[in-house]
Amino acid sequence: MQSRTPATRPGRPRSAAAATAILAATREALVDLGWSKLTLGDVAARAGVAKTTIYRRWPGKNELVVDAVAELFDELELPDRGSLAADIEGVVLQFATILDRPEARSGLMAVVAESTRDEALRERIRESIVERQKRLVLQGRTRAQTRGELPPESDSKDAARTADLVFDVVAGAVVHRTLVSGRPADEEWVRGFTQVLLLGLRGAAALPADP
Amino acid sequence: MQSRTPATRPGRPRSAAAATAILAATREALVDLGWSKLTLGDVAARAGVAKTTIYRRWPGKNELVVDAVAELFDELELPDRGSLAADIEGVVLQFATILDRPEARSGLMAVVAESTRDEALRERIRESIVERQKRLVLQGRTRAQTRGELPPESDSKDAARTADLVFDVVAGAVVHRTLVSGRPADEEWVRGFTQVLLLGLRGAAALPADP
DNA sequence: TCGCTTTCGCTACGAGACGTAGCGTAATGG
DNA sequence: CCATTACGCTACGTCTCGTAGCGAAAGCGA
Repeated sequence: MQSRTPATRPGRPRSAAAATAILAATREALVDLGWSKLTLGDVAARAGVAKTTIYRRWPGKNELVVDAVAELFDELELPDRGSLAADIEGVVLQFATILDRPEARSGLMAVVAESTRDEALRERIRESIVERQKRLVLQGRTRAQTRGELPPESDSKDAARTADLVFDVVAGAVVHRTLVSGRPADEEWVRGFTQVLLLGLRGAAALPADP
Repeated sequence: MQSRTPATRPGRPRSAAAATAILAATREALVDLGWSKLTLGDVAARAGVAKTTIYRRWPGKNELVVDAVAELFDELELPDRGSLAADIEGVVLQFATILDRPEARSGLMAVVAESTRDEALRERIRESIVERQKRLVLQGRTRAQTRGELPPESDSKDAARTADLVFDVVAGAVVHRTLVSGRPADEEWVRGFTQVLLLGLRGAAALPADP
């Protein structure tokens, strides 16, 4: 049951430097060319490796771009600004900043589009990007409960549903604002958005769970 | 100042049937192949036209797909279900139904991804899809104000901002739920989402506009 | 130190899509 | 009937794809 790298195996090990260079080169190519015009030959040239080296490690362009983009979102963190509203505003602004970078914009949307026809790719995205960042929602809620800003959840199943909803609303709204509407998710917008979201959550928590 | 089709011009007119066939064939190809593997040669063959005919009418694959997908969203309408909450739930469910169709899923996200590097394409998307459907938000608000469910807007600039916010939140959340999280935007989810959104909007309307 | 194994860089290849050009024909309006 | 434009068709050079095969390099264990 060891599918990945049986700890130690014979032969020449894969160069870790090559992986770093390839992912960096992929982001660079995304900036210069965008997803559709990005070719693995070009990435190989930028990274200073052979084209075959990339094909030995990644099945194709989609998976490579997912890994290259996923690293961008790892720098997200939940700041402690004293109140839930301020915390949310802080992390949303961080998210918006990342989406301002061209390698994130074109790369992220393109792989999501491709994942609609490729179940394995969608799983890869969920694992390495979506589920990974959902931690921010959970952290924020816990912290707000500690502060007394949100009531402790009564039903754990209901709590999970709410967390999923919050994540979809936050990520979806920011992405739509930035990439579709094409307007900046600046402080003013984020304030208004956070206000609506928070009032909605507090109001829903005060109501009885609908049967 | 007549850039498009000077009313009447000499020569053989473009076949309207060809345009219909090409757009239908494009959606068909999106279902079978997805965006990345869709080729204009294939579309031409399905539509029963020459490849050059497509190139004479559309600059490239991106613009063609935008037009093909835009038609899908024209069937959206705001149902009158008696209350703002029910109206919103109705139109969101319609939107989710459209996003269930594979030609909408892959096509829409792909062109949005491409538009991050092509300003003209983004404008085309905004015109033929986004702005066109924003009418639903405005209709819904007007109707709710007539019913007395929402206060009339005091500041028109503020009202426009709120409408934009609502559109980004609704469209973004549904798209994220459906395409990224990969879970259905079913009745249960839509109820929870609508509840949060409405409570948030009512609460924000009751507060004084922040200076 | 010597094999064994795997990775790496390089070259080359057929397959397929791209976007364009050129041609003869069809369909309009004046 | 003539000018003008759209259409179908064929052909073309160019590019990218993904793979195969080679010799060399870099680890590990005996």
